Amino acid sequence: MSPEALTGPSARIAADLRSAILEGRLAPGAKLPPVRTLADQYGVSRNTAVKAIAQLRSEGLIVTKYGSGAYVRDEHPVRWLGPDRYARSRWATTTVEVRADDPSSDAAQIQGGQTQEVNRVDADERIAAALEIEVGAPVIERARVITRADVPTHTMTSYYRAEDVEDTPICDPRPGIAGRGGGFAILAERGLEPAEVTEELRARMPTPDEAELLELPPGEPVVELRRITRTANGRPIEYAVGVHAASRFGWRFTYPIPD
Amino acid sequence: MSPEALTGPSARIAADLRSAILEGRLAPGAKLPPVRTLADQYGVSRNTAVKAIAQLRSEGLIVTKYGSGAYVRDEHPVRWLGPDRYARSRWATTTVEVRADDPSSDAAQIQGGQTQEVNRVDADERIAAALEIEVGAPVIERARVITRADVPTHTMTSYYRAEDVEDTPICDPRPGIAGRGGGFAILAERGLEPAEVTEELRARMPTPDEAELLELPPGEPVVELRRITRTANGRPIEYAVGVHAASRFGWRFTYPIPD
DNA sequence: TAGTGGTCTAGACCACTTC
DNA sequence: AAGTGGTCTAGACCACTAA
Repeated sequence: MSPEALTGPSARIAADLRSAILEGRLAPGAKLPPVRTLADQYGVSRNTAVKAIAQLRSEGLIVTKYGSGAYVRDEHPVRWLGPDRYARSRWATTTVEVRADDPSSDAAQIQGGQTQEVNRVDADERIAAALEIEVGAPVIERARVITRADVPTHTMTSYYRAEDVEDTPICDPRPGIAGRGGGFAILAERGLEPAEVTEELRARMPTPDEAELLELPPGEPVVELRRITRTANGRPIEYAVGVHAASRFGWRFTYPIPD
Repeated sequence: MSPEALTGPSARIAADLRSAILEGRLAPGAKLPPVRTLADQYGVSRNTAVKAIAQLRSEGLIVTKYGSGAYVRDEHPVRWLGPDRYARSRWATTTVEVRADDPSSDAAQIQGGQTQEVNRVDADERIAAALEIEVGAPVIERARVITRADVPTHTMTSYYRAEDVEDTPICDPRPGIAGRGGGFAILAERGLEPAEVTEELRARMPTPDEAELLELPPGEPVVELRRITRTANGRPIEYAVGVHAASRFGWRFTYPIPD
């Protein structure tokens, strides 16, 4: 109804640049004017122009390259995630093999766009509740960072009851085991065939750690995914927590109207 | 592994306050020290302390009240959304009644925590694809802002084929019709019973308009939900787009592992 | 080496809240 | 009236990039 409340010159500069970007006058990848130029053009101090740029960056509209310039952010192709990514056909026939290409002693390795680290830990309250075990009971934690085209897209950390996966390739710190649902295949081999999945999604801003790990531009939210996998008789076999860069993923579900 | 890279005093101040909040030493609702105090304590200029506060605000950890102070943000109770919110039992028995409490001529009214506006518009590309009609075909747009305890939580805009809902209460701009799945009930009455839903979720930062409308604190992301509702034979009857404040909602889905 | 982003200082003024 | 957040200025220095 009322005209936009302009709280100051920096907001004005940000608004001008924002509409230029949203209307396509500044295309993705285009370089913005240097802050010194903006300051001159608008007759403000350099600090004020810097503030406008920082605002747009926090909105995720631009990225800044130190010493180079500010650029309109490129669009990421969105990957849509749905139930089919857990389909039996994707893991039932998976050949479980460990690629012993690098006999390094380090537990964290990189291969095929996936970092992996395996640890034996005690179940905290949340893990215990999900796996329906006692707090403090031993669990196997398998933490991964998934990369695509050299850019990290999401983390995924799985927890298993220790007795379920001990002496299986899941405990092998070398990656390659679970690249494509390998974890499910191994559980099925042990007589714990996955039959049902419950997923929870929450969006939030990343912690500084997550922002660094996932190389998130400032202003990019993340989606936290929590998943419990159960057998046909309802026994939980895996609890997993993932953090996804919001701009790179969408979720899609189709289901019948319940009664 | 390595110590946190401190890019400067403002980052240091922000980090100190951040851990105080996350570790609970500063409880939700607690007042932070004034920026002038922070500047003195850390021996920096006031501007630098202000910057630290602005950073925390953009992370959604604190809210600032002009002229009063900065406060640790209160937790919102999370409302979990799942397929059951569309259950037949919630709308099949709904009595469709228009509460004609205010014969105002304005199409946008407020009642029962819901603003509503109904318009007849031409289908754009996205609407047309979702409803499987021609671009430019007439559709009924029903835009709502849903409020809970006087604070707006999300928007929801539904699109229907004009011929499906013309001369039904859906086109009545007075709210109260669709408070609890009333839209589904009306469609069912016309022989278009909802049978299947497809939902798409994306998280992103809000536009300035959305931030204002939903009264979002800086740094709060939103979740955009797109929904297509179909009859048993796959005919789309409703396309809806909603924007949810991320801190107030979570999504939960349970489904069998597909083949 | 020149251009550019990032951060900081010291001081100023304004707007809003609280008392 | 005092306290507090928000914004701005003018100038400085540093770190990184690109030619």
